[in-house]
Amino acid sequence: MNKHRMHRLRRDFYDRSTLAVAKDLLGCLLVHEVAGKTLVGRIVETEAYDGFDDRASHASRRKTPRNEVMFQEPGHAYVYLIYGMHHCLNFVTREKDYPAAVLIRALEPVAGIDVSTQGPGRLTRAMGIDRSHDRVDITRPPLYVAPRDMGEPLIDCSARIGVAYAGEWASALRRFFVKDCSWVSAPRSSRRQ
DNA sequence: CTCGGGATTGAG
DNA sequence: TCAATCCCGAGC
Repeated sequence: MNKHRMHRLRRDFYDRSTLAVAKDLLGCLLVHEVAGKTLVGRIVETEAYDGFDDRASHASRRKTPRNEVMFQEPGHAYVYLIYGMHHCLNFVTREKDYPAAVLIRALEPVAGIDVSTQGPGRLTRAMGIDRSHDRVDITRPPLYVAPRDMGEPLIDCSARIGVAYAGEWASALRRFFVKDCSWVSAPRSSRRQ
């Protein structure tokens, strides 16, 4: 796993429909080379945040210092601190000046991981990701995504988690996850919508 | 400058 | 069911 540098997704993968990227990331491997180790987790749950209108998106208002990278070129990380204690990892999608990103919500541990990777806050802790990774290029080491090493998984979808404030956007089916996968996060087990 | 709140989590 | 915890961003 560490001997050969893994093949990795290129920028054009992220320069597409945010929903397509969110689905196509499922099954891919998130890789972080840090402190002489290679941490690897399979992406099993994502959420799409796309455009100016989506009230659940940080970019729905306008460009601000925090969300500015969402308006940048695809293939970069958007990492922010939530609730004063947890980091959330997103991948920027779509062309420059169009705000969009995919939130990574859960991983299946593959290598070098010894704590839970279920949930956006837990997976950043497990992968050693924090605000120092905000804006980094995710098409090359130390942080990148390797393509699926398996067939296309069966994909299920639901409303996004924790965005009840977003009005009609709260119920949009923009959360994607591997069907029947036990590594998918289950906050408050299927909360009502 | 002040202040309300959050793309969450773990404890009680 | 709720507190932790702090940065962000809206409004004055």
